[in-house]
Amino acid sequence: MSEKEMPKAYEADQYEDDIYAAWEKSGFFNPDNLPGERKESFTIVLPPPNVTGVLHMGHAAMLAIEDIMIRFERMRGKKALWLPGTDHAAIATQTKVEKLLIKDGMEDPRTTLGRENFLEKVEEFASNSHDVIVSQAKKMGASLDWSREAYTLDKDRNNAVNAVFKMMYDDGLIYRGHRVINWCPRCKSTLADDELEHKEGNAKLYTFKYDSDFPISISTTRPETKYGDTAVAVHPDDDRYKEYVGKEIKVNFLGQDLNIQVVADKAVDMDFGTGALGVTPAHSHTDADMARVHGLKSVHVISEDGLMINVESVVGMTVKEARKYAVSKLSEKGLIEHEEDIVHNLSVCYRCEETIEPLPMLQWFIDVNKKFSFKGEDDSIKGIKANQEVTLKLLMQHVVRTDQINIIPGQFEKTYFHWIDNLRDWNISRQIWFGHRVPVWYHDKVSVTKKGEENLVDQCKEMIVSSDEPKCEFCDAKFFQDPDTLDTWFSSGIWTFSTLGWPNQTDDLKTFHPTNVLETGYDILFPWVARMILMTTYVLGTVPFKETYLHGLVRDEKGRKMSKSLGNAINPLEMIKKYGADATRLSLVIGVTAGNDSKLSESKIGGYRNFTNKLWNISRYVFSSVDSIEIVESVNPVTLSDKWVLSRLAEVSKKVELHLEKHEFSQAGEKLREFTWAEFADWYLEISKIQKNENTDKILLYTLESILSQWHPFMPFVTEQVYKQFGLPNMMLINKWPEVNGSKTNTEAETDFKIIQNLISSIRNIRAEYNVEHKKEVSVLIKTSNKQRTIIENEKSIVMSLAKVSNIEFVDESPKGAFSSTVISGVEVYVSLEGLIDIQKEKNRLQKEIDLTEKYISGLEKKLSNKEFLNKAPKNIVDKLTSQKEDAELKISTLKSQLLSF
RNA sequence: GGGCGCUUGGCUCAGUUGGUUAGAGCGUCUCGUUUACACCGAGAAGGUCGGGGGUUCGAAUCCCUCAGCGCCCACCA
Repeated sequence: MSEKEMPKAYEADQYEDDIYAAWEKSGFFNPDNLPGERKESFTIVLPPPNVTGVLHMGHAAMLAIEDIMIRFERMRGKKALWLPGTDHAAIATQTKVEKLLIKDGMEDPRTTLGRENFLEKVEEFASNSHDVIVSQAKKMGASLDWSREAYTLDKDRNNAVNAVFKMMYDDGLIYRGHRVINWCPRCKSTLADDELEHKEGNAKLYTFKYDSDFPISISTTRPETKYGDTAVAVHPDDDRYKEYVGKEIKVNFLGQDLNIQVVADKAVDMDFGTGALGVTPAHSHTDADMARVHGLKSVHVISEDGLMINVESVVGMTVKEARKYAVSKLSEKGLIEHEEDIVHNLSVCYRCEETIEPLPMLQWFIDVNKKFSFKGEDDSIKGIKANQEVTLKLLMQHVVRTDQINIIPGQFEKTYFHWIDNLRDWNISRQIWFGHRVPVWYHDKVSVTKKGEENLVDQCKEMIVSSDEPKCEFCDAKFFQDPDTLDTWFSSGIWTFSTLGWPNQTDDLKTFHPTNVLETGYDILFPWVARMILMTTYVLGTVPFKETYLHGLVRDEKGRKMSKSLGNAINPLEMIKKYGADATRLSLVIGVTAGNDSKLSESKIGGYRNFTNKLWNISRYVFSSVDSIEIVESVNPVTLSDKWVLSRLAEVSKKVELHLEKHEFSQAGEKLREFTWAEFADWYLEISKIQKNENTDKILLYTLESILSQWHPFMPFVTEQVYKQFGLPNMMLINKWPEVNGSKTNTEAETDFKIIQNLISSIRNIRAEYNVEHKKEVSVLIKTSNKQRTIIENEKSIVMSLAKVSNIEFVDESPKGAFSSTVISGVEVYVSLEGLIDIQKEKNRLQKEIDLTEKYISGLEKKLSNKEFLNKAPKNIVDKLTSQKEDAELKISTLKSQLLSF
């Protein structure tokens, strides 16, 4: 396409798909194919999107940010790998499919279909969802290495999961135990502590006695659980109950015999209710903790179906029915002393919002406090020696505290430590079907002895940890596998290395691990980031990544969460179609800072579409104005504006690179936009129309190529499309990141050019204020020093053209008459306005300027007359203020004499 | 209950280690179709940086306090 074929407006959707296809075909998303010697690697693993549905703006933001980092480093000559994948998201996906099947009329999908058929349905859904996600990521322009794509539930990842499970089991870190866990009665599964959400709800707080002969009244919102009480706890300092502490009291609670121990525990709040708490070890985490401390028995009264068990009078009732029943019986007996409406926090399932029921169950756990010997080498984590005794908690804290993992923004480190301090053993088994099956096999009791006639059955192993079905060496009985699956975060926790081939010691693992940056939302710092740190420091004895960059949530323009139910979600695909992927990316990156939520509106995206078009048109102009389109390697500035634009370019490029290195994408983008639009386009391009020499073409091409390259990570499509105009075989994708040419920095040129800019602006200002017709040229008189006179004389043609001036005359005396005047940078400017001048207006204008300057001077005087300031402030500050004051004084005397001339 | 954060022109936000007269985009107003761009250009208006106090020669920036908002964690039953 020649420049003549570049249409007036950039229509993104005409180019984007072709460009992406060309990138893919080039193979350069795969770091193995990148040209040149690349010693340093740069790796990001994509936080795998859940295969529960389509991508939303949050994913789009993630893809934009990570693609910027990857493209930047790829252009800087690194072996850049961005590894894609998807997450099976066990509970989330299973729940979603179940709901869909129920919606289609299947009452109980799991029972109807059975494990295998049900899983087939889930896999089908997951696979469709996966395809949609991949195509959306491509629409965003994500330069992911699809040849290395992984899935948290594929064969390779399953091997890795089983291997990690076995390692941890052998180290005693994974254990099976009866614990009170979080049970979701709808999902029919346990949940980890951080998979709960807390919702405020109304409840009735009942105060009553178990029976009239029981000495202590207790308060509860759940009377139905009291059938399982084995103790009453009071605060040790509570005088009211001191006499009962240590006693065991038999009581009949609505027909159920209870053995109640009275215990003292500091966890009890003396001021809440009666200050006495009925302890139900089986159905409350707090109570279970207390039971452990005081050695209390646990009585199980609620089943996994949410039905009452083990209590004759209420057996088979739902929890709610039992509560109603117990309350009515209590009030019949006149035992209720008080009823109160309270607001309390309910734990609900994060996936289906069902109220969580704490239940005792036999489950698998990871012990976060158990000691084991460190698996890495000396200092593979700094400060830890090979085989040193450590705990998972210790490693998790150590790597962040010692900055071997840097969390951005820093304030999240505090939250991270706080979370780890309160971390309990991690329940990793789930009673759902979709996921990695727990790799544990149990012995079927029926057996026929082997090894001749000897009876060796008692030597059979009860349980074997293995990924494949084991065979017993002593009998013919079969093993059956644990029906449970693993928490989805178990497999995502090993994501940085399972994707690189572990447990095999692959080249990829050596080259790309530890990864460089883990970029994700702050909302999964705990469930995911923390667990990756746990898993990787344990398994490999290294960190999984060196930095964690946390982005915020993308909200709607009113700051609300985007959601289907609110109908306020902006669809990324629609926006890409309408405004282009580049504009969509910019809207998610500029004006956004790490860790903070951002507000997005369609008009914001529209605004960045305008910018894409601006860049397109800048290029279009450059290509149409130069004699031949070519890459320019080096430039020699001739004119003042040449020197200025190259100096600015060098300055801005330096800042852009620095910001990108620090992951300050917004800052980098803003600096670049400022230069592109307000300096290169508004000034240099305009000047190039009037002042052209043999160098101008070169400088235009050089600057354009530089800013296109710097924009490429942000706006890959439009920059790639424009780059085609250079007619080169290579792509912008692997173009070299522009080197900052410090020798082009020229402060003098910048200062001098500023005078020209100010001069032009001030003349334009006067013209606008007096409504001088656009086509009408004005004449200008200038009184100034010789040095500045030379500068202006040299750039006379620019001033005349850009400010619509017919002639510039230099004078030694301030003229009188029909002039509007002003003073900038020591230059007195008089614009001839014969017939238009309004003396009063002019006087007001000058007076206003004088007032402003006087105020400014008095502020400076106050500082400069302060001895403390002169003594303590650094000399350069004092000097600066002094010279500023001198300038301002000069200005004010000029303004005053201009005022007097009327 | 504990912890973290936010409050800067009408709106969305920048503001690095305290040091020019606090910046940008959008919006608003005035003017303008000059062959890169009306998805544009020129010009302008608009903020005592939430309130109060302190530290300092100097505070949007550091400290205290109050107010409003938001988030996270938690076993007040």
